[in-house]
Amino acid sequence: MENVRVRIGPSPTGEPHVGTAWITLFNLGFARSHGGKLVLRIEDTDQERSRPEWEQEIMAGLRWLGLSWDEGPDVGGPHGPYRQSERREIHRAHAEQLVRDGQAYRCFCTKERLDALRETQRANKDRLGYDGHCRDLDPAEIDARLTRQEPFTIRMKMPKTGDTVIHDRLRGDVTFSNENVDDQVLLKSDGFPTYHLANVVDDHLMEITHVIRAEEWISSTPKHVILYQMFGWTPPVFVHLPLLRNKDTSKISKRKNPVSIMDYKQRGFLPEAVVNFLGLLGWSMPDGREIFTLDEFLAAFSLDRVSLTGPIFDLEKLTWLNGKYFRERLTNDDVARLVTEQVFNPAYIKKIMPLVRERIDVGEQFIEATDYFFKGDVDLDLNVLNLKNKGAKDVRVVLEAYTETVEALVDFSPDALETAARAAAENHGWTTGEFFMVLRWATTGRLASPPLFETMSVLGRALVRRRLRRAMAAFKQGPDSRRDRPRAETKATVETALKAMATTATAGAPAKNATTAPDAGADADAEAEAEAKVKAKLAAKAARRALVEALRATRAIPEAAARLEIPVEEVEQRIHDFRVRPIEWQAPEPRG
RNA sequence: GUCCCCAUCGUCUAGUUGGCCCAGGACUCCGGAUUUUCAUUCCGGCAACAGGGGUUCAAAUCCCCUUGGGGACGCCA
Repeated sequence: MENVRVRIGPSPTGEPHVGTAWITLFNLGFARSHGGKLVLRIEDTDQERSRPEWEQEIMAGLRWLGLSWDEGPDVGGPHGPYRQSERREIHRAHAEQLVRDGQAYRCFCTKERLDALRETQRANKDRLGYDGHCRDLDPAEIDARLTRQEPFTIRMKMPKTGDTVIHDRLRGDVTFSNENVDDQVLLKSDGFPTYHLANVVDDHLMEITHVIRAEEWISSTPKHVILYQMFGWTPPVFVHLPLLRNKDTSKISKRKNPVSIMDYKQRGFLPEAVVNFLGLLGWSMPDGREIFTLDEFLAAFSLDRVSLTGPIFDLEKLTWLNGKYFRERLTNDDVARLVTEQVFNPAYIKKIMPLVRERIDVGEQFIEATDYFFKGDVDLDLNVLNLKNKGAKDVRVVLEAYTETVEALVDFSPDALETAARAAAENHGWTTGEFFMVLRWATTGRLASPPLFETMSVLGRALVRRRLRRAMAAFKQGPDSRRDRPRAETKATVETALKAMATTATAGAPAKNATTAPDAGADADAEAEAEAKVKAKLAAKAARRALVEALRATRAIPEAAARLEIPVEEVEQRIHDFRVRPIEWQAPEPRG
């Protein structure tokens, strides 16, 4: 293969994402192994959400990992500009050209009409998609509406019959019936192109030979192929990699995983270890080696060794790998440097200092006062939160609402955080004092901290989000859905239960005091003790019920029955009789 | 709902032209050894070809169906 050119197109709408890094790594691997070039193209066609700061962050994140590109907005190159917002005229001209050629048309449908259309289609269980309302408008009407300056989009005119076949380097030919593909918007009413137009036009102009991207794009590839045909261009080779997954196997998301590269940096991961780990997802060395450098990866890379199953992004192995590097590849000085630069980062400490200076008397107290600034998770003790008249669900609902807002916050400033918090409290019937305490507890693990919103602002988006999500989980009463119950966790629960059952069986009778009675305190009066006992009993009961439910959902009960050579009913009975610890997702209802 | 993709231990994977695979490695977990403790390291163990049909002398590997998981269906990318 000659003159291989591949590209990555991150969208500057958020923190640098591990998925972006992963795709970049594979693109770079392909480019290097063919003596080709990697282009970095910023896909900032979403005016609402794109921010120049994110563009910088993304490039910084990729560079931190040691990933580099041959052409891009920062390094230049012969096919610029490399920022799609600066290529708007090119995209617009191409869209207009398709309109002139009768391959695309102006669509005056409003957002409201499209929403209503979708709703109806959903209600009638019809195929979703644009109905072609403006596809054959009378030219005179179009002119009239244009002179009236009605906003419009440009849509491509998909063929209504026939098939479109896409050739995927990894999956072979994939055939789509054109009737299932609707008329995609190419140019938005703000004059910016959509991904589909920009990506096809730019890939062609930048002479991209291979489009290596994630699986989520497969279903829009026929649109891209048709666009290439409309322009009379040769499409590139398509390579659809699998999608990285959360533990519950859904597409990886910031809601369920720490996905920000910078988060790993701040937590003291080694870029080499992170890259090594990414190279282990969906790919393997021909000789089975699991520890390798970026250069070794790039030299050995081949698409033929890509696995098509969506790998779960699991931190355990990454952590082990990082430790391996600490122990075997780094010197004391290396690790010392890493810790001082990434964990005790001077700039970060400088931001923390004004928050704690007046609260400490001696330098060493800094450690005690600020530990939560330096770890991923904090200890969340439900018992210290004294919530009056608020149940677990109330907490979850308000935290969920607040987290949604905060995640979308452009400006992660104390003021913005506070405004959002006041709004959330008011909307959900909380006093600010009560809600702010929950936030403080969730983000710092403490009931006392420096000014809350300044603290959160310094902690940063990734850490705050992570902790808010975790706090919500702590208030979860039993598995709400299968998605909320990771498989590994289920398996662990099952094993614990089986072991416990074995113990119970040998001991003859169920253990009597294995409950998790909250420590009532040695000198508590009888009434409080009785109350605590009842509460513990209820908690344990709920835990057992949930456990049986969890076990039923798996094949564990029949398996256990077979193994212990007893009837299924007996297994269930034994589980029922056994006093288990309330497990993680059944934190007892907070008091009140 | 429609279309598409995927399917080996809990997780990452080897297995790429069917036989050397009653399936190998790594993480996790459990045992043991070394270590004043802990961690490390070493040794051992648990654990998978989703199910059902075919094709074949022979299938984890090829085909079909079922099931399961995922994605797309946005004036987001």
